[in-house]
Amino acid sequence: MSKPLELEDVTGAACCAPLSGPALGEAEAAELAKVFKALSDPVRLRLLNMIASVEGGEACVCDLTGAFDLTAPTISHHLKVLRQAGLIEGERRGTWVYYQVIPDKLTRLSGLFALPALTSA
Amino acid sequence: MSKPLELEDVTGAACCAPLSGPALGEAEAAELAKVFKALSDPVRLRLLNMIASVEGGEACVCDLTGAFDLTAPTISHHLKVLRQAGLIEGERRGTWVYYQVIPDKLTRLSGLFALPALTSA
DNA sequence: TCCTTGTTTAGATATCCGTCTAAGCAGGCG
DNA sequence: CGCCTGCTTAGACGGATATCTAAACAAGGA
Repeated sequence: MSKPLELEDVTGAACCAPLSGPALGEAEAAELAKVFKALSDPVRLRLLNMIASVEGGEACVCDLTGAFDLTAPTISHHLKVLRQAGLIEGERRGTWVYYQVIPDKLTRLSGLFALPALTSA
Repeated sequence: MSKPLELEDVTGAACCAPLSGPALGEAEAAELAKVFKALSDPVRLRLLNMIASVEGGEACVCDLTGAFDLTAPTISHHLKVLRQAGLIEGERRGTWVYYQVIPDKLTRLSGLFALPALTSA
């Protein structure tokens, strides 16, 4: 079957309540930690940036690979990590594979760091 | 006055432009990666959550320590990592040490994940 | 069928990280 | 003045995990 690049998203319910909100359970904290671990690498950060900023919302792996002094398998590995974190999604179209960010995920992460309006000093 | 817990903030200019914005340089990516590395541990995530959600904006280390099955030095270590990432700030007041988040930092992280109005058409 | 592109697996190496114990420093109190 | 508590620092150990190279596999197109 030509199912592209499916991969279990290790990121479940985490990343919804803001950090300044209710207490984070151990499980949720562990989930979130995985996402941040995926982001804790310069190459992956740049890959995500490239994918997110590409016009049309899609980036071809062939372009991404050229931007680094790394072998294709290594880039592929990093993309896989980002995929497992639920940050990006890949799709094969013909010969090439295209990646795009998962906006919902980014938006939720954004909300995670949101602070409530300062109630007092 | 009181000499709190100064520590070089390894986090410079990074974390301002959204991921979907202009290309991330290697240096910036490395900086950002450090911040996310600090966040890639469940204990630290929970510590940050506790500090951020405490009423009054300040959390006493003595309270934080009790919430985990870890020794005081270990907690202190994690707090140091968060401090180095520029996420929190500590201050000694009398016998105890109090920590608080650095709102500006969180806000910038929030902006990092912000997406522009969907440009794809 | 063969070639190109990209992913996956395997494995070896290296590195990093979290945790602990022990010791040091700061401040308050009897 | 000396002790006692609270937090941090220093150092080390064990374990886990990431990284790369190399080779095989999968999917399409000519």
